[in-house]
Amino acid sequence: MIDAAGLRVMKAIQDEGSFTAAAVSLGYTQPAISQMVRRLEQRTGTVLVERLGRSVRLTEAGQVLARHASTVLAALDAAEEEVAAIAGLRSGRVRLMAFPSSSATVVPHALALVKRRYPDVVVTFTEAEPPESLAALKAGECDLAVAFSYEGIDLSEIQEDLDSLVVTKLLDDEVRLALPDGHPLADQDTAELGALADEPWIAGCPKCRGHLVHLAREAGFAPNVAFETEDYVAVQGLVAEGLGVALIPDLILRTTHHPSVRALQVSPSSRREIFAVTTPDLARVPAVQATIEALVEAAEVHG
Amino acid sequence: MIDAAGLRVMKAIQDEGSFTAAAVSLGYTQPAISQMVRRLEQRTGTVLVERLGRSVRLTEAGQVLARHASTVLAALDAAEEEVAAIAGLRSGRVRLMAFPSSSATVVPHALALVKRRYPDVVVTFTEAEPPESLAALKAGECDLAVAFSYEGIDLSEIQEDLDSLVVTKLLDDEVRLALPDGHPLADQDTAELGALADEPWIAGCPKCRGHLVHLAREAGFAPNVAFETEDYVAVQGLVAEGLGVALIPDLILRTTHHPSVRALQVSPSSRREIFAVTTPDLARVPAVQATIEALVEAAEVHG
DNA sequence: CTCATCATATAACGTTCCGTTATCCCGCGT
DNA sequence: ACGCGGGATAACGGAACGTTATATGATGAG
Repeated sequence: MIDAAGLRVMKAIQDEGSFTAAAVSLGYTQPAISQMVRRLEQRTGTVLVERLGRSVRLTEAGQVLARHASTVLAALDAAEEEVAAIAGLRSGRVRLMAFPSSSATVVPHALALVKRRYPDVVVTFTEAEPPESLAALKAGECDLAVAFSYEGIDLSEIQEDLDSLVVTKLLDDEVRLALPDGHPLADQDTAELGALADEPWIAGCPKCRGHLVHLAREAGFAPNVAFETEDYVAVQGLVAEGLGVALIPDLILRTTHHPSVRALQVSPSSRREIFAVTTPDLARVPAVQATIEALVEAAEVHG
Repeated sequence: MIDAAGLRVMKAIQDEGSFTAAAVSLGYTQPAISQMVRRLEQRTGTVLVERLGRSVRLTEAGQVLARHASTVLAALDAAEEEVAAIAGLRSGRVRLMAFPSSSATVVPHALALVKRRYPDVVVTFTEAEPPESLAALKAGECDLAVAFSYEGIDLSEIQEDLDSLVVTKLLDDEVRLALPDGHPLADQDTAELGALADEPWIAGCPKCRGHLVHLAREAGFAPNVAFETEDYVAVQGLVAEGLGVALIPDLILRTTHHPSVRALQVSPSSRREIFAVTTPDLARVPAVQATIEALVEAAEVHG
C-alpha cells in the first residue's frame, strides 16, 4: 500500500518546503512529485499536504509519513550496504569443511591468503572426511568442502553427486608406502605392493582403507589390517615400531615425517585427487569464490 | 534500488522455506516470487538464494535482507496505521482559534461534543479576533478559525480572502443596544440609533468599533466613543454605571448579562454572522470536518 | 493595478515494473 | 519407471511512474 519511494518524497517535501525543490533534490521533475503525492493521498484516503498559494506544507498525516521516512530509509540503506559489503568482499562468511590431512597444509595457507586480502571476510573451518563434508554441503551446513577421491575408484561413485556440484581441482597427492627403517625393502626407491602381501597393514580413514583393499586386490592379495587409526602421526609411530606397513599420502609426509619411517614410491603408482567442492549457487558468492581461488594458489605452492 | 516489497518476499521465503509457500503466504503466484528474486539478485549483483533440488535456502546476503525486512515492514506498518488512525478519527489534532465571545459559548460546547465522540482527537484552542485568526490560518498556525463579520460591511472586505477559503455558517448574532437601568429609553423594546447620537459610547474590539461607527454614520451621527475595551463584562459594568451606552452582541448577553443593563433591539436591526473558516485542504481532514460539524450542532443549540 | 514570475495541477504519452497464465524441467520418492 | 512437488521461463496485460508541454493560480514589483 505505502512504499519507501512515497516516504522519501514526503520527507523531501518537508525538508525542501516545495514540490519543485523536493523534485530537484530527488532528481525528478516537478510533475512527478505532484502525481506521487496525489497517488499517496488517494491511497491513504487522507490529505497529506496543504496547498498554499506559493508553497506547500504537510498536514498532520503528511508529517507522520515524513517522520517515519527516516526510519525506513535508514533500515533500507543499511540492508543495501550490508549486501554491498558482502558483494564487495568487505564482509562475508564462508563455512569451510576439509579433511584432516589437508587442514594441516593447504587449508591454513589458503585461509591466511584470504585473511590478508579480505580482512573482514570470516572463514570458519571444520574438519570432516569427504563423505560428511559433502553431506554437510548438501544439507546447507557448510559452503565449501575440501575433499579427495582416489583416482579410478570411488571417483565415479561420487561422480553422481559431482555433476550437480562445482568441483575445482586443487592438486594430485601421490600415495606412498611407509616402511620402518630396518625393513628389507626400506632402501629401495620403489616397491611393488605384492611384495608386501604378508605384512601386517595399518589403515587410515575408512575411505583410505577402502583404497588399500582395492589396490591390494589388484596386486593379488587381501591385506591383513592389524591397526586402524585416522591419526597419521599414530600411523607413522606404528610403522616406526615395526608393527606394520602403511599407505600414506605424500601431503601428510611433507608435513610430519617420522625420522625412522621410509617412504617409497608404490608401483603401480597411485594418487588421490584433492578438490574444492561447492554448489553452483554458492560458487557465485564472492567470499566463496575468493576462498576457492586462495585454495588453488595454496595448492600450487604445495603441489 | 531495493524496496519494501523485495524485503517482504525475502522474509516470506525464509519463513516458509520455499517459493511456492512464500507465494501462498503473500497471496501471489509462484512465478511472481521467482521473478522477484531474480530481479533482486541482478539488482544487488549477488546470489540471494541457494536452489537445492527440492527446496531453497537463503544465502548470507539473502539472510541479511530477510533480517532487515522486519524493521522496514514494522516501520511501514506503523506509518500506515498512524495515518489510518488520523483518517479514522482515532487520532488527530485540530488547532482551533476563536474570538472571545464565541469561546464562552458555542466553542466549549463543540469541543465537548468532539471529545465525547472522538476521545483521541485533540482540539487545542486559542483565543484570537478574526483578523489574527485568519492570518494564523493562512500562516499555517491553526487549522480552523471561528470568526465573525458584520453583515454588509466588512464581509465584502474579507470576501476576497473567503473565496479561497471554506466558510461554514454557524449562526447569526443579533446586535443589541445596552442601556443602564434608569435610562429614558430603557423601558422600550426597540430603539433607533439616532436617538442616542449624543450619548457617550463604549466600544468593543476594533472591528466592533468599526461597526458602531458605520451604523452611526448611517443614522446620521459620529459616535462619541468615551471608552474602549475588549472585555464585554467591563463594557456592561460601564453601561450599568451610566457611563455610556454600547452595542453588544446577543451571544454575549446570553452568557453574562449584567442585572442593571437593559438590552434593546436596534432599529434598523443589525446582525453579525459567525462562521467557521478553514482552508480547502484542511476542510477534508477528518478531525477538522468533525470539529466543524460539532460547531454547527453547537450553534444550532445556541441559535 | 497590472504584469512578470514562480509554483502547482493537468494532459498526453512512453517505458518499465510486476503481476498473471501456460508450460517446461528437474529432483525425489514410490 | 513414473508421478508429483517445486522452480524456471515465455508471453502477455495492466498498473505504476516517469517524462514533456501547457494551463492555472498566487505573489511581489513597477
